[in-house]
Amino acid sequence: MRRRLIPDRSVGRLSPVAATPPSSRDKILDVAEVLFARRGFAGVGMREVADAVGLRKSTLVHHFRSKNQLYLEVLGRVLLRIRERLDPVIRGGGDPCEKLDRWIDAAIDALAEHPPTARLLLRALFEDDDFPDDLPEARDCERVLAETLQDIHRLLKEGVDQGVFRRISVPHTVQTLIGAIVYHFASGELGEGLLGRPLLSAEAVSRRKQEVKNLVHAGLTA
Amino acid sequence: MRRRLIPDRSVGRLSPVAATPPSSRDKILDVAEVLFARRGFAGVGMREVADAVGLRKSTLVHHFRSKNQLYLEVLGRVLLRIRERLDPVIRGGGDPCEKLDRWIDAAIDALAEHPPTARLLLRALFEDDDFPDDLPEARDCERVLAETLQDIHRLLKEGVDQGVFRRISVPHTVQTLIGAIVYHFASGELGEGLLGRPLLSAEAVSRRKQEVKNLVHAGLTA
DNA sequence: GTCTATAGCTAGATAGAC
DNA sequence: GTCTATCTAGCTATAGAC
Repeated sequence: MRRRLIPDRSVGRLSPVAATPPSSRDKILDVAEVLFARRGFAGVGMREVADAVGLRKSTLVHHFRSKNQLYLEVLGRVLLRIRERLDPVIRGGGDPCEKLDRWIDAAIDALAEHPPTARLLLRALFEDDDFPDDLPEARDCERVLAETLQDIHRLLKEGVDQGVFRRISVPHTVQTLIGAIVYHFASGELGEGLLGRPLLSAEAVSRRKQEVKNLVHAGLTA
Repeated sequence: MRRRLIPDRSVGRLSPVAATPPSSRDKILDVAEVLFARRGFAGVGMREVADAVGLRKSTLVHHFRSKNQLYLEVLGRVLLRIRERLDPVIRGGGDPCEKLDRWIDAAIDALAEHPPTARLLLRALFEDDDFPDDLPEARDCERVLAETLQDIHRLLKEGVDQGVFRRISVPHTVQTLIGAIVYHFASGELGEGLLGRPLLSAEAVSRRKQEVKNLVHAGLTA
């Protein structure tokens, strides 16, 4: 798959964009991502995905061995996109307080960039109970997720150890960050009703960043 | 349905407990609540519910006109349980800061009391996109939810107006509270992995209350 | 790589006996 | 109130032509 880097104005960063028209495989993944986010794994049929892409069910199976695998590839792609956003922050410099601010910005950007992301993530979290772990794709998803969580855990721990943050419980704070960030962008109509505007409008996204950073700053710094 | 009030030691409050053995209807609701929380509306079949209760599919339909209605009654019961917990706090006295603390305690108690609650709530939030609104039960659910949200919105607004809280965005703070409280108890294995212990153990629940209250106090008070 | 056709199963809902 | 039996429609997955 040949790609070239061109500036993506909409998110203000270098983003990989297909030089060739998107393959059927990519189209399927895009469509499935939206549908799985909307109705969850069990709520979406291969038929529905196929219709939305403009293909037949059996063509989907040719690209993905099973519905299970399609779902896991969709999820894996989403997790990787998020980690790509967070990685520069984690590897970058700065004191824990600045890094946490940038981490919050990057995490919110990652969710705001693709509307289905937040719901897909939370749904995936609830689905894990009864999901077959034996597929290699499932292990990949778990690995990427675990690493991403470890990164923010370490960042917070450094802040506490250095005395920049109060002696909060690091795991609980990770949970609060996930809740405050992911839940917000997954809240759909409910959140829009509260805010009185689309969750993904530029102002709402930037306001969310400010609110979360303000709360965390005031709440964590010693 | 005759009930009497007896002390319920497990949660330390007066709780309605059936004087007569639970009806089939109640058993169905209890079982369906657990299953819908675990796998969502689309992921659970009437057959599965029936098997778990020890009845046949058509018997379920005799009690609830359709799967749709069963789901909405499960959800409505959960929403009412939560409001029953929060109502005394909202109607009680105290300055906004104390009331918010008690609201957080009560909300966490409500979720910790019945393990499926948090997941059921978040799943319901995601399901609302494509759910038939025409059933009267759906309107009931929306009403109870809207009122509950209005209550906490009003409480925060009073705090801001009285200068007890900083000039935060009230809707964003409501979102953060929901995220920090509901997401945490819905996070299942992921959250338990982070915390290193069951989410619903007495210490974990009480620790969660403290962490959320600390963060909110430090983050909101002027 | 895309298609038709079909197997084998399960879903929700209905009819009607007891 | 609970059951058996059945309907129609949907599902995932497979086989094999082009």
